[in-house]
Amino acid sequence: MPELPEVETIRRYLDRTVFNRTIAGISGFAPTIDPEHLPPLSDRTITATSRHGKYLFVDLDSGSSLVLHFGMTGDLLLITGYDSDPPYTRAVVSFSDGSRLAFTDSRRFGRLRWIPDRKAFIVERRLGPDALTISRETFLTITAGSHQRVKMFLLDQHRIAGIGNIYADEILFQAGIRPLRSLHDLDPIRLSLLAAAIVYVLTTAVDRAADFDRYPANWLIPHRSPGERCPCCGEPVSRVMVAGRYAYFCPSCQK
DNA sequence: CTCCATGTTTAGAA
DNA sequence: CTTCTAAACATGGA
Repeated sequence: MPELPEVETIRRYLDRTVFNRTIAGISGFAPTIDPEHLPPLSDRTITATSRHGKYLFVDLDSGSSLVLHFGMTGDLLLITGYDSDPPYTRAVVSFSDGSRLAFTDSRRFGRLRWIPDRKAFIVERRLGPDALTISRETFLTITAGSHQRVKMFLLDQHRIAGIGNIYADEILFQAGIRPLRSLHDLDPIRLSLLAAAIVYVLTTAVDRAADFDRYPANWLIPHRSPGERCPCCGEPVSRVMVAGRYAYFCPSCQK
């Protein structure tokens, strides 16, 4: 569950549920949590949530934060005191009212850490601007001078934060740009179109709570597999390897 | 058994 | 320095 729309959907879920709850304790195992570097957090209250790219921050009344990254398969589920942990639970945040937040993650690439300052964390990780609301001006600035392939750029969290393999393909499909095109041969009009496609795809996905079944019929996402056809023109989709991942695109609609 | 999977980091090659 | 690839991490599903 882990690109920007999924993380934002989880953040909103937390806002509706654990806001103002008081932590009783955190349990779990490495590498999901790092018990050595987890300070005692009992009696800390959750005061706010926020997100930058694929990182979710849970602020505490002490001024510090928990930071969560969901890797490939991470998710959160709030359960009551009587429920048993869901499958693949790797860490649990317990609250004073008996409820628990289960961090599930079959592949164990996800992480839950404590940090003293979330703004410093974003700077230290050198994350690019968040993709959800990126402006045309900012996008033109960060792309200036880059000779990267456009898909590689979109996936680089240091350039722009939040886009992963699935939504990168959708953004390029909606913008009509092939994943292997180099940024330097896209003119400013094309780049502006691309910036608009980023915001359109991500906001639409967030509006639909990252539920693939609710995505528009002309989206590529349900057709990202060999043998599928383009939802717009019916041509078979193509597949190329970019940045170590498969990129799916329509050779007719994308140039 | 083989291939593939919504991610990040690191080592190394041009 | 920039761009890009492959491998590693760990696990499960087809």
